[in-house]
Order: sequence, then structure tokens, then C-alpha cells
Amino acid sequence: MTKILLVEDDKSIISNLSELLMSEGFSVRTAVGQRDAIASVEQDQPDLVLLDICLADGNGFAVCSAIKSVYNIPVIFLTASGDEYSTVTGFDLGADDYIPKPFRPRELISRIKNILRLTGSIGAVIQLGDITVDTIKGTAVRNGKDLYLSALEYRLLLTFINNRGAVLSRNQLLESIWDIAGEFVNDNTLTVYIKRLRDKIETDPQNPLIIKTVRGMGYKVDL
Amino acid sequence: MTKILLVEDDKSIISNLSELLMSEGFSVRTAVGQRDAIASVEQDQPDLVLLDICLADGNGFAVCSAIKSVYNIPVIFLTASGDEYSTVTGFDLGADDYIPKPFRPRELISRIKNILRLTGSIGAVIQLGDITVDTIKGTAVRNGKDLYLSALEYRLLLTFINNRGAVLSRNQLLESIWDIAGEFVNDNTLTVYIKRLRDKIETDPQNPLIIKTVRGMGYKVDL
DNA sequence: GTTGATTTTTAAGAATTAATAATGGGTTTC
DNA sequence: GAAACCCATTATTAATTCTTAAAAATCAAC
Repeated sequence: MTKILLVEDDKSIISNLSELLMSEGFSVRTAVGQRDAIASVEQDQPDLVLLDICLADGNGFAVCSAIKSVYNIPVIFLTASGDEYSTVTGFDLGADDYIPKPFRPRELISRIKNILRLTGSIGAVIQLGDITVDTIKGTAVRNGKDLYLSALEYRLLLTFINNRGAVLSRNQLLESIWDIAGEFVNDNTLTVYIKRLRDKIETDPQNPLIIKTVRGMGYKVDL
Repeated sequence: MTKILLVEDDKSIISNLSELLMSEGFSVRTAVGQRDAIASVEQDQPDLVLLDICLADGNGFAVCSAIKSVYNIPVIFLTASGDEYSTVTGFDLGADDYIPKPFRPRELISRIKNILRLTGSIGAVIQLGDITVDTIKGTAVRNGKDLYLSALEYRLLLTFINNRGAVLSRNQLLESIWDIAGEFVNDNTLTVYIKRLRDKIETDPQNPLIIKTVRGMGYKVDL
């Protein structure tokens, strides 16, 4: 889930904007001051920062500089100071977009998604229980720790994700992953990989919660 | 020199804008209609396209789609249709920015440079661990000392930088660097270059921290 | 409970993939 | 024209993954 940090001191904007962002599937944190903002960046590692210039305890420009000097996180200014000078200053400090208030909701969302696309932060991220699969990074992660799936284990997991909820027969899985036409692999190979995958992604591999066995039919992931 | 294609049918705007862009060191080509625009893209391979929506012979949206479906060239809409619907449509078609007319010159320049930076089309100084890559000078430096990357090593590194975090398959890398259509390079050539690059940029080439191997999938830089 | 079928687990050799070292051809530079 | 450098390739070595087979465990039906 894409995390957005909203740095803003106007409470009504905070609540409106949070709602808008969450309705688009973003997870939102807020910060009202400089200190607050920087602490939140360090702690939460957001995927994008929406930043007002007028903050209670100082200037939003400083926050942008501070973030950009250390992290690679995209920053979008969202502010009432829509004059040309401020805009240019914002970009000079490394901002990725600059949107004047009052903003237009759908445009704001478009611009956020656009910047996420341009900065490559928009990994196709899929949540599976406490496992996070990122199809761009090619990783499966739990609690921030990479599970180091092998190529075939990873493809197997992706097949389950793409058919979430459906029971997949052994043959379907074999065809989908070992798709060399005509060439047959030992049927047990699949079984072995199911085990290996379970050993890596299940909290308790003996009682699998993610990959369930449907006796006589196949396997399914239903989460 | 960065080449900009200006697609616009108002002559006074063309002349003003051309002058502005050239004063900033860009080289400018112009096109007045759809046909014209697409032909120019194919022929000149500009680094960025500034695109009006209202064209003499049709719609600028179509031009954007046409460009984006084939090339990776950044497109900025620059148009009098500043309404929210058009803006969102523009972004949906893959535009990289959308600037309403009348535009403010300095802001326009900032936005152009910003998009060039985001798409990696322009020089920038990028930090990668303790390596500093300067795409203006074309150098990679550690502790003030040039690492003297060869042309191919440097291109390889740039490909990783432009896709930071993503797993790049061997084929993707081969296509991106040895892009002679149809011509194939020995697959192992890539492996050798990975090693050479690592030997130069990694502090401990045996335990690479910058370029990570993802067995069965490819390589990635995630820092 | 016993039986037969299905699934899980284990372990080890085969195969694949990547890393390293070394070679020769071609180009530029002095 | 020699030296230095870069590029592509081959051959060799190292490491991990994949596949298989066989034993153990589980389940369903009688």
C-alpha cells in the first residue's frame, strides 16, 4: 500500500484530503510542523510527501530540502503560495510537482499518481496476509525482511496471486509454471515446491494459512 | 544539447516560446499539425515534446497517445484547456506534466527541467551509496576519485539508476544496452560487464551492496 | 482399526546459473 | 608502430537451484 505523508496545519484540509487520498487506496499519515514532518519521514519512510509551505513552526521549503538531502522520496508542494517565484523555488529545491491551492481533487490524484509513476515508486504491491509481494522489485517481504524466494518459488506464488481464491489443480500449476510444451516434469516436483514455498512464507508451515491443500483437487490461496 | 519539439499552431506563441527555450540552451523544432508532429518525433527523436491540445488538423491527445505507444519521450501538455477534465485526461494518456495557458515563463522552464530530471533525460547528480554519479559530466566518483568507468560500464550503471529498485532481467539489460535490433550478444558478455562494474564501484566486489544478483531473475540496484 | 490413495517430508545427484579468469581482436593515442 | 585500452568471447570454476526417488505421514472409506 502506498504511504503518503501529508504535512499541513489546516485541520479542515487535513480531514478532507485524508479522506480523498484514502478513498483512492493510499495510506495517509499527517504531520503539522517541521519537526513532526521530518520525524515522520524517518520513522515511516513514506512513498510520497504532500507538503504545505506555510507551517505553524516555519517554512515548508526547509522540510523539502531536509528530505531531499537524505532520502529519495518524492515531494509535491501543495500550497496557497501559487506565485511564480515560490513555484520556481520549490522546483529548485528538488520538488517533483507544485500544486496551488485550492486544488482540484481529481487533478491532485492524477498528479500524485503521475509522480509515483515517474519516480518508479509505484511498485505493483500485493498484500497476502503479512506478506508483501512487489512485482517490480521481484520480492516477497515479511516484516521488512526479504524471504528470498527462488525463481520458481516466486513464479508459483505469483500464479496463486493471479488466481486468488480459485482451486488450482496440479496440472494447471504444472502447465502454468513448467510450460515447456510436451515436456513433462515429475508430478512430485510441484509438491516439493509447494513445501518449499510454504516453509518460506507460512508462519507455521505445518498448518498453512496461505496455501491451502484441497485434497483430490489441488491447492488454493484464499486471503 | 537537449532537443525540444514544440507542437503548436499559434505563430506568436511559437516565436515567443522558441526564443525562451533557446535562451535556456534548448534546441527547438516546431510542428503545427498532427502529421507534422509525429513525423518530427520519428525523424528527430526529441528529448521532450511540448504539446498543444487544439491543433489545426485535430486533437493533441491523439498525438500524445501515438508518441507514448511507441517511444519513451516525455510529453508536456501546454494548452488553454486548463479544465480539470482535460488535465486528468492528459495524465491518463501518459503525459508527464500539464501546464495551462497563459503560462509563466520561469515556471515553464522549471517544469520542463523537472520532467527532464525525472525521466533521466538530463544531467543530474545522483548518490548511490558512497558513489556519486554525475550524468552531466558522465562520471562516477568515490571519495573524490574518478572510477573511470568505460562507456558500456557507465551505460549499464545508468540503466540501473533509471530503474532503481526494479529487478532487471538479463534480456532487459541486453536490450537496453546492446540494442542492435536482432543482433545478439553472447549472454555471458553481460555477466562479464556486471563483474567489471562491480569491481569498480563496489567496496567489496565479492559481497556486492549496490548491484545485487537475483538468481533466476536478473540484477537490481536497491539503495 | 485396516486399507489404499493422496499428500508431505527428506535427502541427494543432476542441471542450471552466475562468477571468475584468461584470450584475442580492434581502436585510439602518443 | 607500440602501448594502452576497450570490447566480446571462451573456458573454467563455484554456487545455488531444480528434479527425482523413496520413505513417512495424513486422510477417507470401508
